Amino acid sequence: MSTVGTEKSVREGSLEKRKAILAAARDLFVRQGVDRVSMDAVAAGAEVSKRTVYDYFGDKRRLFLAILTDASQSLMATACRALDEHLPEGAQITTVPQLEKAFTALAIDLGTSIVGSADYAAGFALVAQERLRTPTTEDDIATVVVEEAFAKRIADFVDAGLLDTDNPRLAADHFFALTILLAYNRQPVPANPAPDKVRQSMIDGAHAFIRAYATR
Amino acid sequence: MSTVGTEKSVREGSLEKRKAILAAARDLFVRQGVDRVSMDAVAAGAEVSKRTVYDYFGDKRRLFLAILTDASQSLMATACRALDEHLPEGAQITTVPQLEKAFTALAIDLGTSIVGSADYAAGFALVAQERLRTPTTEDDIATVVVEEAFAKRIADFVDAGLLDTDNPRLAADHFFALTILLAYNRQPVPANPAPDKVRQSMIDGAHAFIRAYATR
DNA sequence: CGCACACTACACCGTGCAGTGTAGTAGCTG
DNA sequence: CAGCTACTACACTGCACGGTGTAGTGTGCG
Repeated sequence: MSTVGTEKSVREGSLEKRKAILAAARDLFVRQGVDRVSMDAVAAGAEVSKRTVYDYFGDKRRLFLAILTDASQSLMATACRALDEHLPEGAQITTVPQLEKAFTALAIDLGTSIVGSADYAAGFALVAQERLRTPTTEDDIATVVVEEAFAKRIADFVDAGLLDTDNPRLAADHFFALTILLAYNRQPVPANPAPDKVRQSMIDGAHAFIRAYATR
Repeated sequence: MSTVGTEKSVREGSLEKRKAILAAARDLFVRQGVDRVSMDAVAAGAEVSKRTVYDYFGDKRRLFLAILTDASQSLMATACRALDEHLPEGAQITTVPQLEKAFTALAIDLGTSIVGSADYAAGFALVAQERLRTPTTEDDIATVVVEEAFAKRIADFVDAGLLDTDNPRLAADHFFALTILLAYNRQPVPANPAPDKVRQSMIDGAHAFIRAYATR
């Protein structure tokens, strides 16, 4: 029912099931919290025997960590793609309105990715959940890399005379705060999407950012 | 050792213990997550017998809710006080620099309140934890009221020609996002305070807000 | 004194769950 | 066919924890 093989029938095992387990566990963990989800529930959700879950991941903790790195990578990929798509290296952007347009598009892209896919929200929510609990907090999601890259672009626009700041990293933080962070804070659960509201949040946030940081 | 009676010895019971239990439970819940804290641990933390905890609150869930409303009220009070202190009704504020100064002071006040007291962070963290799990989500912290009040002040400044927006509520959201939300997101656990960093975050956030929303 | 009250210490129950061990099955390969 | 791999179904252990019941202790009060 679930495992519609993209490959015909060669090897629907292993990777396929691994993915299913990760997805099921991620959804359950995000929705109910790690502690309240039993491994039986995970197994049931993935339509897999509990024993298989343990054979694959060995441990609830390790399953959780696998989800975390999975979500982290997925998030990174999405964010980097969006960055390259909307703010490519070869900058044809020469005016502030063009810049606002690009930033808005970027924000909307990221925002809808959050709402649409559970991966990002999962990363956020799970890290938030676990950041409190695990003393070993170097499993943190690598938002930093993306933010650094984004800060780099901002620095470029500063050099180009479109933006005005002596602290691009801070500007990047403010952009994320005004868009994704705010939207996420308004609606952490990716259940009721309300994509229009998210979209509007992104437009507003990008606009505020431009007003704050554009040269005048 | 702990119960140093502010009143000499009249009645150190009841309310005193209730407070102790709430405080201990709040700290533990925030730091480790509700599910991972046993009622025995709460009792031990409050230096009280487990039975007393149950006699007072009846239930883990109800104890949790008590903490939530407690933190919510405390937060509300703090925020309203800060609002009235830094942006009083009788507005002697007539220039944008004055406004920035007031907003910065407000942000710093709120920010340090977050870091200093566990109540606010508790509210944030616990709501975040539970928002995912409980389907009955009307135990939400009443940030709304504060934000409405703040939006009202912003609207006044718009009328006074100092700020420029047709959506004060959104502006209020952006202010919170740039200051508290960002700071909180950078450091959710109120363990390592780093008050200087928080202070700087607040200054930067308020500055960005003014740049975005001040008339020009 | 006895009574009530607030509280503690402690034993106790039931349950849910992480994690394991094992027997059995289906499919592939030689 | 045997043998291997991947997996399932299921039974089972041990433990932690929520919640309760109770006997005992100290304190104030009539």
